[in-house]
Amino acid sequence: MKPRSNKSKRTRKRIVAKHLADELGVSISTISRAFTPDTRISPKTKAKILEYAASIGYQPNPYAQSLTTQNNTIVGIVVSDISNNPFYPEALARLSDALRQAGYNAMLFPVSEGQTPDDVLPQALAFEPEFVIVLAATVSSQATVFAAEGGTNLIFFSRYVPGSPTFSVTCDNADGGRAIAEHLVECGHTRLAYIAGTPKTSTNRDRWTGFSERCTELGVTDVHKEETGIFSYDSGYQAALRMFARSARPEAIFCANDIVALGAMDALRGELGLKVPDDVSVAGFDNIFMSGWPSHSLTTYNYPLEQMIAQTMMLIERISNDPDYDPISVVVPGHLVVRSSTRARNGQDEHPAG
Amino acid sequence: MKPRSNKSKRTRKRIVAKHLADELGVSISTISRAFTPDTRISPKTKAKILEYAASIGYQPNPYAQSLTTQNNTIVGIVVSDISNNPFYPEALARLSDALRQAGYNAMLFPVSEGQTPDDVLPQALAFEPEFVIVLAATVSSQATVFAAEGGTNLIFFSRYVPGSPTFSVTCDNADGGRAIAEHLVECGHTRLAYIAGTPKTSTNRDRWTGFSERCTELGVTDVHKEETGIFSYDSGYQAALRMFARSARPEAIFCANDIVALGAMDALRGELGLKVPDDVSVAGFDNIFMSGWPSHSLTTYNYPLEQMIAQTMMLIERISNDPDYDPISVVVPGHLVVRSSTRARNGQDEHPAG
DNA sequence: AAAATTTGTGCAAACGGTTGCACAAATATT
DNA sequence: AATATTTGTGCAACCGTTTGCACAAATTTT
Repeated sequence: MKPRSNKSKRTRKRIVAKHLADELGVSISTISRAFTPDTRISPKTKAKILEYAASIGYQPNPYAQSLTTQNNTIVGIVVSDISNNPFYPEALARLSDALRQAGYNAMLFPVSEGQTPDDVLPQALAFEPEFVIVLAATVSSQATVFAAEGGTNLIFFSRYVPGSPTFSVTCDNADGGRAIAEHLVECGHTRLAYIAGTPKTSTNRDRWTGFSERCTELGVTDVHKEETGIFSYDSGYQAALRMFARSARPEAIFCANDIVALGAMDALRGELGLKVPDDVSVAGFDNIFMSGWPSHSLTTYNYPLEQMIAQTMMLIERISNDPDYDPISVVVPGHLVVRSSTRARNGQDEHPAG
Repeated sequence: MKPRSNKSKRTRKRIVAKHLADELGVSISTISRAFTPDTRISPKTKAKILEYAASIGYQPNPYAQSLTTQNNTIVGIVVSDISNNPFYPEALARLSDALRQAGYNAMLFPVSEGQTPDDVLPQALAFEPEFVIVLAATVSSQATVFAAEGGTNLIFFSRYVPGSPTFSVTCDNADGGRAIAEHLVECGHTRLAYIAGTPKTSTNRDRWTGFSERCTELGVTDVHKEETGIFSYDSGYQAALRMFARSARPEAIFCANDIVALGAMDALRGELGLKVPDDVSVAGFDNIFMSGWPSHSLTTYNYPLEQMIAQTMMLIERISNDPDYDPISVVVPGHLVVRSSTRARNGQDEHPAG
């Protein structure tokens, strides 16, 4: 966090406000006012300054600005196991883009192997960002307090800290679980199974809860749960093998996410020689782009990334305008995407590529 | 780039050096010296200060540091069409992690729809970073000059600007093309084809060049090139269909990258009912994680991401120590990964999952 | 024991902006 | 035409550090 020893400068001579001031025969204050909204400055001089500034590529030094205004444009993004699920990088890319368009700058704080988000959070807080977005991770409640003391708002994206009054934007995982349950039951299946993702994540928990509750409501009681697993292809692959080594094989499987589902599917079709959906239906969650590929054509629940980004930006805007805006959890519903990995009940079959 | 209007602060009262100074009965200078290496300070007072600082969570204000030292820890990362290829997010995640471990902070500058890297580069330069890494994109030569004037080193990752003396770290795409060519010829194929990626990218160009050159060297002259395409699943899918609508069907296809190859493969197997590799061999480039899945088991050339990151960090270290270090292009070789999408010559068959 | 050196600390001037206050010029009000 | 108001600009203090310089105290050398 400490500035690097700066042996390296090839005559880095930065243009500063004083230069413009001298050149245009005005004071430094006036230069500053040309770049600050809501200040008294004549349109003429402002135009003159901005034009000249543009011509020589002057921009006010952001460090000095931060120092004087006690503000900055930085939004920290804490990311952990981002490479696991192709969905997170996408979220990161979109988020940072949306932030930039709103005038913020995204600074990345990856959680290294063997670290926890709590370890890197202080590094983010050192920049005193107005917001830190925690992507696909959670932090301790102490850490949330620490952030709050510094005036930084923590926003959890895609996960949340149960019971803690924090900002969060999540997909309606429970609704997704219910939708899948409904769909599988409608397909005529009665022996269902769930392949779990990473334990103790709110995503995994809520998807299972929604799924199992809806099953019960619909009178389906034969619901097996394959607990040990994480959100990965391999985990899905192995879980499917374990599951089908048992005597009571399920007719349909709901997997904690698409990656897991694709793994399970490949195990069933490859290693076990089963047909999907003829022998067994498989459904996932997220609707990652691979799920639309003809090779798998996975039925899934669409993760409403677009809207979640939008909601996050709205949240940021709102908090920014009203510091006393109370923590809320925004839950965004997605929608069922039926493809050909689940048995068609009425011949419905969606089959888009890539 | 301008600090946000700061209506939002819930009593953000930051701990500053003066507080420590008063509390410990020393001067602000002394506090500063406890955090700055190579300065005269007695071990006792230093320990006392650091201990107290840690207990109350004090960290020197990075903006003030940047201002006084004329240095900062920020490295800009310009990213464009990152979501297209799962390989880029991975690179981004690893890069930012490596940077953080080296004491830098990665600031993201995504190129929005309809923009060019040239448009966002100035925003990055405003922070006067010692380095800006341009990921999977190129910029105009004017822009490189502009960056150099400000003292910022541009490092191109995965692409490069031909003819321009800039820093770049790339995979040995030509070698990869040659390796694939060799492999396909060794498999006994004589009618080959190439499905191109995004035109005018150095990656696409170099892969094709290596491939076609090696084919010629090996005496194989029947090499068709399907030009129109980009780096996407759909593009590969369509290209394969076009290619097989012609009378002279190839025996083996080399695709510009794995995503394209997976698309092509799905078209061949799904829509055309062909068997891979029995009817046609398919090879890709990058070795993205999906390529290892049993469902596709794609022969490919491994993108040496790990080493490329390492090389990039070495470059950064070196430039940082020697400002006059001259621009170089680091080209990192990968290696062939033979799986079962290409006809086995001697029964070799690699088949790892996940 | 005096002189020379080393060591640790404090003072004050930067770094590059922003902004409250003062004030002259321009404009509006009587 | 005199007064009141508005508008635009400059001065100077401040944001939170770092660091050259000065200097007293501690240590080493003669």
